Amino acid sequence: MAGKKNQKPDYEKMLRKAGVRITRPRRVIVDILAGTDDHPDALEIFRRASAVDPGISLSTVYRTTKLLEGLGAIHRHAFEGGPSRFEQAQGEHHDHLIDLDTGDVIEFKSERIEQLQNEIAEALGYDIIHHRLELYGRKR
Amino acid sequence: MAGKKNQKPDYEKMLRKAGVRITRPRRVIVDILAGTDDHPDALEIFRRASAVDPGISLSTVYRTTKLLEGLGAIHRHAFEGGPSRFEQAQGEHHDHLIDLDTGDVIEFKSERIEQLQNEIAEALGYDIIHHRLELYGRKR
DNA sequence: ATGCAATTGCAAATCGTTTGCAAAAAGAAA
DNA sequence: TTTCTTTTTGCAAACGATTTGCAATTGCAT
Ligand SMILES: [Mn+2]
Ligand SMILES: [Mn+2]
Ligand SMILES: [Zn+2]
Ligand SMILES: [Zn+2]
Repeated sequence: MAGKKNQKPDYEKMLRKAGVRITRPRRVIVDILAGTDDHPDALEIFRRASAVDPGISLSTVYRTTKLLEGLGAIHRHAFEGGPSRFEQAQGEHHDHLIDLDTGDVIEFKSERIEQLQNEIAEALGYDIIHHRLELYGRKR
Repeated sequence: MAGKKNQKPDYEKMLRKAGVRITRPRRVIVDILAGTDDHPDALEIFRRASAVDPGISLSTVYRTTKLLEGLGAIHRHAFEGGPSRFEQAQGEHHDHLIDLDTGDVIEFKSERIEQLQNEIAEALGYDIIHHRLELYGRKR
């Protein structure tokens, strides 16, 4: 899952299509997101962006992640405790297991669970718009 | 599920066992939690508590919910968007479907999903400490 | 009733995030 | 290119939810 993201998404094209300007800060931030398979939070993106261009502000990181999220280009995860973390919206859907000791995020996917979720919602008369499945655990 | 909570928990006994003092604010807050099957947030608990004793402060609501959570007497849910919401830790484990239009919280339980979660964690070499499964949807 | 530690209410602080605003940059048009 | 208009930026201040310091109050064991 991580490590085999389909192909690096063309965020610039997405931005262009969205009719927003392609600025230097956006290019930097977007490149960072497109080039990683982990789940950095805003501050971490800010650090990485600062290494490329020290002028970029944390505000712009927040504004850009929000913009990309709105475009469906990235996903936001509010894992318990910490700040929001982001990842590209490429690849197939998956859920996460968070290592309570290290904070590591491990991705997994269960077609069976996805299916059961749909059956449950169906039985309750609902359509699922999105969901959240997070396992919090420690190494055995 | 909601509406058929096993039996009203004796929070006073829990508090006593925890070695903390049974104060008027605590009694009021604890009674509110013990007497409802919904998922109120701190502000809502504060409103309900204020109706009983106008002197109770929001700080005390926060402190008491945190205390009860620490004792395992109540559960905290950080549904997306809003503030934390609480419910008694009685009854069997269940997960939630949140109505995106009304904010209503619907409880459900799937032994199959719980089982699959364990198998996934097992396969990854982890023990699940707790998890979060939330379906966000709208009426069909 | 007394004494002291635990708890409270209040106000101020905190954390992650958002926002107003004036200055800077994008990019369409000339 | 230069000009023009609009969007975007950085900064600082505001924000909402929650936590905290502190002095006053309370619970409760003696
Ligand atoms: Mn992921
Ligand atoms: Mn519930
Ligand atoms: Zn899923
Ligand atoms: Zn569950």
